[in-house]
Parts: sequence; C-alpha cells; structure tokens
Amino acid sequence: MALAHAIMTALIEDDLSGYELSRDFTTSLGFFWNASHQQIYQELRKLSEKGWLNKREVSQSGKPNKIVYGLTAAGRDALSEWVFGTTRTQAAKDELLVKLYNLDVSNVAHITAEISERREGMMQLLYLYETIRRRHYAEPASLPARRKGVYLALAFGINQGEHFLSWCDQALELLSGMESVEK
Amino acid sequence: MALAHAIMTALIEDDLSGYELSRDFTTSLGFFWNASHQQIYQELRKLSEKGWLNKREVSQSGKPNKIVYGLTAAGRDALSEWVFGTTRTQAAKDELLVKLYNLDVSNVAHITAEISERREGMMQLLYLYETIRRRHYAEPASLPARRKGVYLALAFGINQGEHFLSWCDQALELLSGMESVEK
DNA sequence: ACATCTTATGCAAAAAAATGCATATTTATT
DNA sequence: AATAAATATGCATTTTTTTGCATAAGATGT
Repeated sequence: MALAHAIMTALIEDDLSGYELSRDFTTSLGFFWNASHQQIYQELRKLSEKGWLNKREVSQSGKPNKIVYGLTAAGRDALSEWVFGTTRTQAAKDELLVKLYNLDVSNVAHITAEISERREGMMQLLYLYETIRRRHYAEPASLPARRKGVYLALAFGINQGEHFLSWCDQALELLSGMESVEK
Repeated sequence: MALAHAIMTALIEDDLSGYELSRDFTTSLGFFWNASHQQIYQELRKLSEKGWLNKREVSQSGKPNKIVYGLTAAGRDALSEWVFGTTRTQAAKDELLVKLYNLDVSNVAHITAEISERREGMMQLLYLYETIRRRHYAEPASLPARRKGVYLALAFGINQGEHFLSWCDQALELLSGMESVEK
C-alpha cells in the first residue's frame, strides 16, 4: 500500500497523467520512491476504482490525448490518515553489500569497478540534488510547511549521497591495497 | 534472485539450518538483507531442488532435530558467477521520506515523533555495529580477503547510521521551529 | 509512402515478497 | 497433568513487483 500513497503524494498539488507521473518518478519524489510506468498505470486504475482519484481526458495539440488524475476528497482523507500510521523500518537491501560478503582475490577487481561506477553515478545525482537545493531551497527556514518537508527529504538525499562517496573512497582504498597484494 | 544469493552467501563458511539462518538474518548479513523465516524456508527448498544446496538432518539433544543446508559445488559456482553480474542500483524506498512530502502543521508533531523514534532505533543499531567493529574488525588492513569485504559492509552501515543521526538532528531542529510557529 | 522518435496507455504472466495459518519437539514451570 | 516458552519447519494465499508484450497518435525526417 506504499506506491499508492507515493502516487497520491505526487498529486497533492498538481493533477497529473500516468505518463507525467512516470516521468516525475525519475526525479523529485521518485528519488525516494520510484516505479515503472506499468506499475503506475495499474495503481492509478486501482485508486480510481477505490474512489481516491478522479480522472478526465485532456486534449492536447501535437501529442496524443492524456488522462489526467486528481485526488478526490476521499483520497485526500486517506492520504492524511496514512501519514499518522506507523512506518515499518525496512533495512535497505543492497546487493552490493551482499557481494562484499563474497569478496575474494578473484573478484576484487570487479567489485572495485562496481564501486567506482556507483561512485560516479552518485556524483551525478549529488550534482543534481545540489542544483535543486540552490535553486529552490536556499532558505529552508522561511519555506511553507510542506516545502520544508520536501527540503528535508532532499537534505536526506544529499546527506546520504555524501556519506556514500566517502564510504566509496574508504572502500576503494582498502581494496586497492588488496589488489597490490594479489600481484 | 536476490534472497537466494544472500542465503548462499550466509552459507559460504558454515552450514546452517533454516532456523539458524533466520536468526542470523537479524544480524550480520541480515543488517543489509533480511527475510522472514517463511521466505527462507521456501528459498531453501528451491535452492535444494536446483542442486545448489544439499541438506542433512542433524540430531540434537534437548531440542528438536534440525535440517542443515550447505553449498554444493554447483552452488558455489553459481554464487561466484553472480558476483560478476551487474547490480541494478535500486533507490532505497523509505516511507518516511514520502511522508515528509505530506508535511503539514496538522501532522508535524507525528512526523517529529517518528523521526525521534527512528533516531533512537539507529542509536541502538550503531551501538551494536560499534561493538562488532571493536571486537572483530580493529585492524581491517590485516584481515583476510573476505573479512575485509564484511568489514566494508559494516563500515557502510556505521557511516550511513551516523549520517542518519545528523540528518535527524537537522530535521528535528527545522521541525521544532515549525511547531513553535504553529502555536 | 516509410521509418523512427516521443508521447501516451495498457494487459498478461511470472517472479518475489509478505502475511496468515499450522504443526511438532523438547524443556521448564506450575 | 497442564501450560508455556523456545526451538524447528513448513504450506497456502495474497500482495507487490518485475518483465515482456502490445497498441496508438502525432511529429519529423528521408
């Protein structure tokens, strides 16, 4: 019941089509909860059937028409209620860490490469985060309530990303020591 | 195909029963990949059918007998191969961050409480991590290959945990400002 | 006309994960 | 003898997620 609430959250301020949601889910809220377009369309159908979303077709020029979804009063109520429920803390599952339990002279080069790739990817993500922060969240204390929350999520991403970089450096250093021993 | 490899990873050095695996999955590898006992028993069955694990019943005194699983040669090969595959980077899905996008004067107290709870939980986890590090990983550079990997996973957990604490503090400060405005 | 790209929506099936239920052995306690 | 707790294993169902496939409108280029 989590994707449902992520989608409704994305619709708090703007009505969006499945396609637009799908695109937004590669940024913003999608940084913290993403889904494929197939999942999104399915969930939109379920939420409409439940009466939590309404839909209307919107004509577009130069593009195929789209179906735009918006929160109903019932949907808003359900979302507000959901916030008050308890969140089960789920350990972040990361295959890379499982792989580290398999570390070995035979695979150290591969694992090193994977960490480097991840580091590179995180650098790019952090650059994006920082751009967003500078442009939209320069003064968090003076933001309206909801935007403060969004800012904190962004700050979480930045914080975690920076930690990840420093961990990568630490890991790469220890692993490079291993490789030299191997030779 | 991820739990399968986590289970096989747990069996690299020791043969274990489903019950023991289930217990270990609340610590160690379980810090980074956990599963319920139901999932574990099912996966053990599948892996046995595939020929990646063998099983034998072990009599115990004072307890019911147990069924102990161990990696077969084929299982070891499959696991080694798996390490060389590419890991899809999955964004950590965290409901708390989705909730932050719903931040509002009506729920700021609840979200503040949830963050405090999480902070407390992380403090305890970090204490556990640090205990393990001090006891088993005091000198990472001199560890054998595989243990270095395990150490790096632990270091990841510690690093991430510490940054989570600092984020919580930042969040709680910003939120406390909100609450005073609300009054 | 034809191919290709972006926009746009969806079904169906398979795999993975979560949830609820069910059972059995042994020890310790009342 | 009955009850409870820890140890130990598993099935069945539902939910969630992933993957593969399929379609179509409109724009642009050849």
